[in-house]
Amino acid sequence: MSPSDDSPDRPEPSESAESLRAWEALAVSAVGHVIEFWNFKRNHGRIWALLYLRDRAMSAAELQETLELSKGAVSMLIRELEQWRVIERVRDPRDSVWRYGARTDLMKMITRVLSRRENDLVARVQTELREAERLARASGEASPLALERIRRMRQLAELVGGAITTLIRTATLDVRGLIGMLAGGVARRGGDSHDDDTIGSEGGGGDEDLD
Amino acid sequence: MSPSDDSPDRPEPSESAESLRAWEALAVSAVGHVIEFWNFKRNHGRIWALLYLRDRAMSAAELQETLELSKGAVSMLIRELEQWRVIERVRDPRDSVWRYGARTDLMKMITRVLSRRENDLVARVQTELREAERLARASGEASPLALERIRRMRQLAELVGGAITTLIRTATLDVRGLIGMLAGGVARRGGDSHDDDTIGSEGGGGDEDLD
DNA sequence: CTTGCAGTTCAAAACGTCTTGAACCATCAA
DNA sequence: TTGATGGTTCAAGACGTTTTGAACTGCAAG
Repeated sequence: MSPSDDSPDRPEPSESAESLRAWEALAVSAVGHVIEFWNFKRNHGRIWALLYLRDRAMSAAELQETLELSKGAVSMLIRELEQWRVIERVRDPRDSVWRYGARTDLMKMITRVLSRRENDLVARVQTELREAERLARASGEASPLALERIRRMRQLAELVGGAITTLIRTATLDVRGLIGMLAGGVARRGGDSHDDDTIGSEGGGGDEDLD
Repeated sequence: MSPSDDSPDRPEPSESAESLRAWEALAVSAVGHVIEFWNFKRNHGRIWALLYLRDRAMSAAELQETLELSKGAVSMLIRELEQWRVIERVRDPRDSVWRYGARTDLMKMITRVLSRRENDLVARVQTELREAERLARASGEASPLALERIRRMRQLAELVGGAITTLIRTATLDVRGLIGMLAGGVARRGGDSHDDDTIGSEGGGGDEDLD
């Protein structure tokens, strides 16, 4: 270690991690915005984007330094991303630290995470509305129209709350072309499945607790 | 007015507004949750839901009392909802206050509001990413793969940020049946346009500043 | 056993957003 | 003009969420 070793925790600025270049910062921040839009943390997006851009696995300490996050934040963000299977943990046999790499099967990631969230919402709202309907009937106070409208709100909830699910069900084919492109080489028709870029059929894997 | 007229602002509890029944509270709150999920304010949803349920126009003061909101909040929430054309202002000739009614052309509302927001996001992110790409080229620091990946992030942004737009484009037909039901009487084929329940074609109207 | 390092936890602080309420403005009628 | 009423504004405060950082755990090497 070089000069004054005062501050605790903060990794030495001269660590292995390359610092964030201007263009990287921009791209990383842009993805942060997209992710934030979907009610995840901006830094979830930033981490994934950096790993994706650099195309190599990085350690928690590197991420911390490069993205200027605290140790605690990195720990938690990484755990979540990993749970959602948006990044994956790898260990180089000769080195003893875990590193994390960006997964590229984006569509799977996104649908997995978002539709889980949507399902929670829709289920909850359906319950509330069913109860509302029950009470309304029981009390006899509700007009027939009001009852009808409660029922319609259920449909609204399903439609709006289930947007992603709907999208997936109906639009998968339309975006199939786009998707493949996120992973492998130049967009090309035909087979050629070099990387892990799949979309359909919700791979059989276990169903951890997201969110 | 009647007894002690001490508290400022707060409408008399004995105002014209009927208080919120338990079943109404439930339904209203459920819609609040759905709306909140989409990053609008819970109370946007509550107001719309109440107007929709009661099927009549209510004044700001009634809304304030029924939903237990402050004067200021109601003013602002109403203005936004009106801008988004989710509720509409009406004035009974004999009475001098404005009242607000829920619009029922759900699909139009949703697409109008959400796709506007999405467009903003996508535009912004595209700009950031294009700039990132430009810088990356200019600096010569970026690997070809990195450049390629920035370009792919653009596609990702369009896909993920434009979810609603995509959904509308691809799924409109699928939900068309559902939608009609939200507005008028029992779902019925054929003409009979009693209420304003349309879906397609983004009515020609002006383009105010949403959001 | 001790030391050093990677990683986790969690209470407190920072932060952003939403709501409040008092002051203010506009309109109308007397 | 005055008073009453409905509506708007905005600084301050409440609230919920994210981040921080210091203490802690676990592991491996010496």
